[in-house]
Amino acid sequence: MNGTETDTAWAKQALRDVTLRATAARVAVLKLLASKGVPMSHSEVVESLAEFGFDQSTLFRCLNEMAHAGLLSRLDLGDHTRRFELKKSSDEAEFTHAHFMCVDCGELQCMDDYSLQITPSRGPRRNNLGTITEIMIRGHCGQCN
Amino acid sequence: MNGTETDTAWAKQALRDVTLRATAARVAVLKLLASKGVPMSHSEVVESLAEFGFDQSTLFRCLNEMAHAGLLSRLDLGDHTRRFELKKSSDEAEFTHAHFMCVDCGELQCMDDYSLQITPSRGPRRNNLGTITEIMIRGHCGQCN
DNA sequence: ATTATAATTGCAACCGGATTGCAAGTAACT
DNA sequence: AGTTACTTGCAATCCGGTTGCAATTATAAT
Repeated sequence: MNGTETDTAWAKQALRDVTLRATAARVAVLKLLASKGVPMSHSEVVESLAEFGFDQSTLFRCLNEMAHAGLLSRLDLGDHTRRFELKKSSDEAEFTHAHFMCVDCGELQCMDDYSLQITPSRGPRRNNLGTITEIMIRGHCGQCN
Repeated sequence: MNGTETDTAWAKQALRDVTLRATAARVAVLKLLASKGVPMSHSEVVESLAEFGFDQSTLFRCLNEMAHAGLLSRLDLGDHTRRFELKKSSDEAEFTHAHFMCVDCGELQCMDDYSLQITPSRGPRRNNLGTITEIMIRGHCGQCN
């Protein structure tokens, strides 16, 4: 939140903590995602970091590597575009919060401030649900009616 | 379920009911989706109807037109592939049931037998949620652990 | 500080799903 | 049967995602 210096140091350390080399591209991605609160798509990241001239494939690989390493989470929100967000260091849990996307305007919203309950109702349960990694809710947002 | 004749007649009528011309491609798509119970992707439809030689763009447009006309529903289940399923004439409701997709094996499951509750928790609510059209839950299914 | 080495990058190309312009073909009304 | 607006087929394009490979570079060892 303060100087770029500190942010950079933090990013480098975060990378080394998961045995990834602290390269310029990865540091930049990490700082970018840390500064924005919202999940970003590959192309949004490419555009946001255009000034540095990283290749799109580099950023693509960075995003996936960092997600695989547990630094980011990969979201498939149902609009055919994968998004990445900084994973809160606190939780190792698979699932944190649901996301809401407006099918009209495309606006994306983290539903931190809602709680979800999933309960089996009557009838024979078919398959065990296993572990949940992501909950995606789509609909028309308040603005779009 | 019985003769092709009857199915064809039904399909043609269903199309005319929503003021779409009853063309060979549309009839074939409608009969296909009616025969299968599962949502199908564009490419699956193309492949299933390969014997008739419809162009992929034709089928693409048919699917979207029929979805737009209310005959089919379009699903974005988070695997970057749009699927279409015959809409049950009964429900006009926006949202019916959630879907669960295993991120490992890709298996798709309709969660008819679960109930969901979404409740705002503490803190200032940001945007109004509006109406929900689709709830998608992803994770590891029982089999895949 | 220099070197060795394995990880990473940039480039260029490719893939599949989605989408479109346009000329030729056809369903449906008269 | 004739007219006309709607559909189709074709070819091309767009975009997100993905890869092989040679050049580059972060890190560990010297």
